[in-house]
Amino acid sequence: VCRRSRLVSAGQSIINEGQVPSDVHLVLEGLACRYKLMPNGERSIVGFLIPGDFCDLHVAILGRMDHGIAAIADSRIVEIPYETIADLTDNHPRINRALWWATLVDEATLRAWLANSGHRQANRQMAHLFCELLARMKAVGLEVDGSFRLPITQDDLGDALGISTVHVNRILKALRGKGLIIFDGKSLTVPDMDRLEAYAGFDVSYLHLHDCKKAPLLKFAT
Amino acid sequence: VCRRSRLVSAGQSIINEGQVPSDVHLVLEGLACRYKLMPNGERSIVGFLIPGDFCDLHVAILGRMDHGIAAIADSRIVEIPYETIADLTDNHPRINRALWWATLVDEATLRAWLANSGHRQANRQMAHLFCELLARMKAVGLEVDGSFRLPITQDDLGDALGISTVHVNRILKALRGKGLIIFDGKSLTVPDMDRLEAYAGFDVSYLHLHDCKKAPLLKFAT
DNA sequence: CGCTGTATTGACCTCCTTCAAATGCGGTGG
DNA sequence: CCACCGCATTTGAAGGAGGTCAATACAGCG
Repeated sequence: VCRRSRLVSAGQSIINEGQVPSDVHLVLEGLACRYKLMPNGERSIVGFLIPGDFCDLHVAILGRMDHGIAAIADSRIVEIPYETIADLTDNHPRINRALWWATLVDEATLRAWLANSGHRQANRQMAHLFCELLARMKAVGLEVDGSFRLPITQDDLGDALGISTVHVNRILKALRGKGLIIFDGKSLTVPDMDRLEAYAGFDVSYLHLHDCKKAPLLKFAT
Repeated sequence: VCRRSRLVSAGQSIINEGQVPSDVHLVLEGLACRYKLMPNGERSIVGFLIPGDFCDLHVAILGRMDHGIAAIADSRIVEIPYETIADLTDNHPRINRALWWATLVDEATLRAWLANSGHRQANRQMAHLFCELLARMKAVGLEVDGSFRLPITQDDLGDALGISTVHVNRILKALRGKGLIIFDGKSLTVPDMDRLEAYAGFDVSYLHLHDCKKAPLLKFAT
């Protein structure tokens, strides 16, 4: 099924705001982000895409992308013709359900980010983001001993949390100082997940991993 | 179709976090909010529900609510058995599409809120929220001459924007002072929508009103 | 070896919070 | 009708989280 795969290098755009894609895009390797450009030119990252995540699954219903998607790290993207998706959703109820499950989890994640963004200090937000990424990476088997690849700049983290690069730096320093994380811009290690979760006030349940429908999807795509 | 309608007075809960509703809830009159309770006990409002909005349309796929829903003003809620919804989505492709359209617009709205929350000052956020509510109220015919009912406390606004009540008050004072809004806690009037939109940096497109599928839904429910 | 992009650190300033007190207002009972 | 109560609004003053500006260090790379 993996008919066309495209390599996108870090920083490159995958889908632009306003576009009307005819293919559905799926991240196979690497790391990407959803973002919106603000009137003042800033970039607001509203979600991260890791291997197994769809970029624009149901854009056909809304017609046009209301946000863009770009690669954070070098990534491999699969392009699946929309007809293929339509055929799957029409004729395979299980898969249809799995795809909508993924969309609804995206929505739940947005709610968690929003609650975080408004009501918590930046250091807790950062910790919360790391907890989420670790949980998701683990769910797709890309985590080993509390550690996973995370080639991301402090600039990107700032755009995701809505804080300045300078402050990102200070927070990372503090989290490192507390021994909560080990991070060098390439990969992230969490020595003690329980401690980080407690610090972040993290509650996995919004990721709905207990009934995760993604594993079969990844197998299916490869 | 409007078999069971329930009156919920301001402040009362409609659905609790963790619940597994067997009925789908639709707001017919009034105003409600989605919220998450933070570890520290604060309430984070992650969305407003106006007449025509569904509370828990596709909760069946995720299984349990990862957030709660409460009435902000006295509201009338319709409870539709899940089987009815399932029947509609299975046998009426148009309606199925409309329901998913509503879900995807919710998601787009969350992205807009998130981008707002992190990357803009509170006064612009507040203006942006008012722009959105006005646009949505207009879309369901509840707006007259730039004015609509908005019986909401400054506390609620604070929980939605993630700022203190004190600061909400100061911002409202400033917006009133600039002549951008007229607001008395009961209803909101926007004398000059263009000016407010410019101030807020508001771009309606994320609401996808051009292909709004909601009007027929409201008729259908009544 | 110089260039460019990222990380790090300091000093100062702004937005927003917290604490505290005052004002207004709808409802209720006398 | 008025006194009283609870709740939301309003306003002041002081403190903290994070932003902005700016300088320095550092690493990859042609």
